[in-house]
Amino acid sequence: MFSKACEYGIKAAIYIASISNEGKRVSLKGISKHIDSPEAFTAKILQTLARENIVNSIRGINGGFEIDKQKLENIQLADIVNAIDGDSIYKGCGIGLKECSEQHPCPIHNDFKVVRNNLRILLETTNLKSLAMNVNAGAVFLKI
Amino acid sequence: MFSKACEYGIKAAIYIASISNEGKRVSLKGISKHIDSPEAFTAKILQTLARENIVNSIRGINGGFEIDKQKLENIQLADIVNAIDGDSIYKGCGIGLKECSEQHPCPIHNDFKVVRNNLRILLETTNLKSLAMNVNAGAVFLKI
DNA sequence: ACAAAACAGGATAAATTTATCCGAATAAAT
DNA sequence: ATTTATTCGGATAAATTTATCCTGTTTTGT
Repeated sequence: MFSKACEYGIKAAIYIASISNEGKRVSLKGISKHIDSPEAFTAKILQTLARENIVNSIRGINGGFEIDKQKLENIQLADIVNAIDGDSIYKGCGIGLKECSEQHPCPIHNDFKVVRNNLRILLETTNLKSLAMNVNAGAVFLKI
Repeated sequence: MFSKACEYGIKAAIYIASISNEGKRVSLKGISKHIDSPEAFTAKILQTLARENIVNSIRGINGGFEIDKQKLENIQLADIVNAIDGDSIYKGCGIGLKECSEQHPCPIHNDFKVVRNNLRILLETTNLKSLAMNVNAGAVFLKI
């Protein structure tokens, strides 16, 4: 479904959001430990998210990553997926046709568009704040 | 979503089904030309599908691939996806947790399970016969 | 028998994704 | 100022996926 990079990216973003929600920030080391991901690889992904202005990165001692608290509600999962994997998962053809539309549908176009649309709506309407709050509440988990 | 191998596999199976539906069989060359896929790579995928008894492969002159006409209705997309990519796409956790359940949910578990289930149902209830018939009727397309 | 057409399968190569390493830049603490 | 903790980013390596090649085997037609 999502690439490994995207899975790490989603988990990292949610974790950063949950920490930012508490007014703190967290280092790369803290993130990769908490979400159980390879540190250097996670660093690359966070760089991407930073470049896309989804997370803020702060260098130096007591540095780390954080997300503006006011932005939390306005960052959707789709923003993260888009930054890392692009939008083909929830917009492209299920079997990889370049042109797949009502006028020129692939064999699974009609059934698949429903699934794709559910996924699109899920990604576009789920914001980091709600996810972070569930993590803060201990209702959901980021590893194992 | 699906691997390239799986996309080719689905397209190939549907095409073989559409030819089998007309009482004929088709060669690897014919398949890869028709679905626009690399020949040798497609051969590997068809070997997998043959090993899984989804398609029959016939060697020698006039050989090729075919699917028993009576089986067409009983082969679901899920069988093909399973043979090539496994079932993690429509059964696994969205962000790759090994344990993701009602008792130990990942942050997107609840929303995601709906999407995953839609996909599962789509794959498990769509059979090759109906797809092949749409191809035969010229209503849907396998390339471009 | 022989030639031709076709799949099987092992070896290999290319491309992409995943992962690691390291020196440089940055910023705070001492 | 110096040390320390931290991210940045380029280089490289490992693993996986995608793709190709080639030899062998099977089957049919002549």
